[in-house]
Amino acid sequence: MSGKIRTRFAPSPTGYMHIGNLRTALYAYLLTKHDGGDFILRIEDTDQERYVDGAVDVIYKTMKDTGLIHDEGPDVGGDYGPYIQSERRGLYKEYAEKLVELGGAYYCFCDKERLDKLKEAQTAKGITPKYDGYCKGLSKEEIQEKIDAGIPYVIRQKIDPHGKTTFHDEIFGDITVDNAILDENVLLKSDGLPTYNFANVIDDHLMNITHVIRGNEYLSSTPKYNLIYESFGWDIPKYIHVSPVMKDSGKKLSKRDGDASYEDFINKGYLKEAIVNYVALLGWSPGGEQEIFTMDELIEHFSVSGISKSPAIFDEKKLSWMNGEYIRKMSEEDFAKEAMPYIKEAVKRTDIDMNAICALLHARIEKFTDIADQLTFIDELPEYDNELYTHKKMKTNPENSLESLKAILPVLEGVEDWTMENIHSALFALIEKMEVKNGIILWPLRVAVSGLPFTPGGGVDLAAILGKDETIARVKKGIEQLS
RNA sequence: GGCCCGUUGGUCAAGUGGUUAAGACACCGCCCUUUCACGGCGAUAACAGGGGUUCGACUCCCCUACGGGUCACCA
Repeated sequence: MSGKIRTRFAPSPTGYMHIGNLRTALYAYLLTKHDGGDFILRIEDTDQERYVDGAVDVIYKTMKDTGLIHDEGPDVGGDYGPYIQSERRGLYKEYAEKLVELGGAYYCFCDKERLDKLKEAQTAKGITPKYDGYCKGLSKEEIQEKIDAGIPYVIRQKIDPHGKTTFHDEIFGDITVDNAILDENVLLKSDGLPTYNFANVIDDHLMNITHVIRGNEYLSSTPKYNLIYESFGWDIPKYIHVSPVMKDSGKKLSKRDGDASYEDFINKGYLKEAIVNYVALLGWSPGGEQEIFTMDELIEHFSVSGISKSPAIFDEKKLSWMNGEYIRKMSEEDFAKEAMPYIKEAVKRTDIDMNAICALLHARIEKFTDIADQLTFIDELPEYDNELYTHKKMKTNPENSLESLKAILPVLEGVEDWTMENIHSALFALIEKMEVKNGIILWPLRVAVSGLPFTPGGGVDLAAILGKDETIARVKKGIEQLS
């Protein structure tokens, strides 16, 4: 065995990529790439009832999108294929039979009815439901007879109820459980496909996986998996169980609320880099004070020791902030490229300098979907109340604003070449001449031109963007409204 | 309910027996400013509770509370 780390991401194709799943994939990727190892994608589709059309493509797309590039997988091949469990069907059966021979499993012919009754009876007695070993004592002949008779069967794990099993988890440490509480779960279903309980062991071993990174929900069944490894005499991989991502204390991120999947956040306007960056830090700490990381930096800093044990609550506010950081870091060109479609969607007028709007927006949005709300005043001046002209700090009110606007109007009309610089100097000349504070002139202009309490940019910016005619029309409207 | 796991400010979190218990987001205040935003500065805010162990506990042990996970022919 080479010392190379091999990790795998093994989602079942449900049609969307849960954010917690994405994080698990990311951690597996970071761990293995930190060490120059291989990252494997395996599709766990052994539940035919859950099959969703196109779901595998969602997985491929998301991983490609986020930069989690797998070295082996159904789409890229590799030496350990096939990488789709339904295509490995025969293999599981073979190993299940071998496990029976080794004494680690047995045939079971119990039907659903008996199982349900058993469970019911146990529950009624207040004991934890568990298979009672009814078929464990069947002789070889009896088994063969039933199989020949076509009675459906499963293969169950055989567990000696005596003793304890201890396993080691890289983040939780040693965990010991009583074998008596371990249920003898179905390994091979009557349809011939394995359950997760079996498939993960077989595949992880066959694919030479060295580190198993998965959700915390597998923590309590891990001892059972180890028993299987032991029956086969196989090496047990290192386990890394990560705690879930929560919406708030007590609630997991849910599909229902539309904030559980990677796609949901993309649709809300978040950048993929920001999502990856944020999710990386949700439940893992690099130790230092850096918070913005490229994928390469994440790879460089990643360590299992920084993964926390307790569940982490997803804070969209922080994601939003981080997204803003990414946006502000973009070059003007890149920003324009991304923002322009949104701007064009929000602004229908064609006589507007889109680039100027773009520049104004760059430091003012946290996600591109914020753009529309910022530009509502451009196409049409909204109705507004004259009280908007009152601003305590600017020392303005409707009365002096009227005077200001009256003074502003001829000045603006006199600006020949309508550029921001020219408007600016013309207005500041007026300010100087009138011997007033900037705000006395500029605040009323901003209100008249936008009709809003907050805008992306001040009066001069907005005037320049709106154009001479429109600006003057709006100033006149202001004068009229104030008179 | 049984079993397993966890618990540092509202949130993400650093911290591994001796610290003024970091930092970030959010919130609040101030500055900058042509509003807002950006940026800068600052403030408020935490070791779940109780017992031990120890010269000394956020750090180790026990109990309680709370939270999470699991108890399928789902993964």
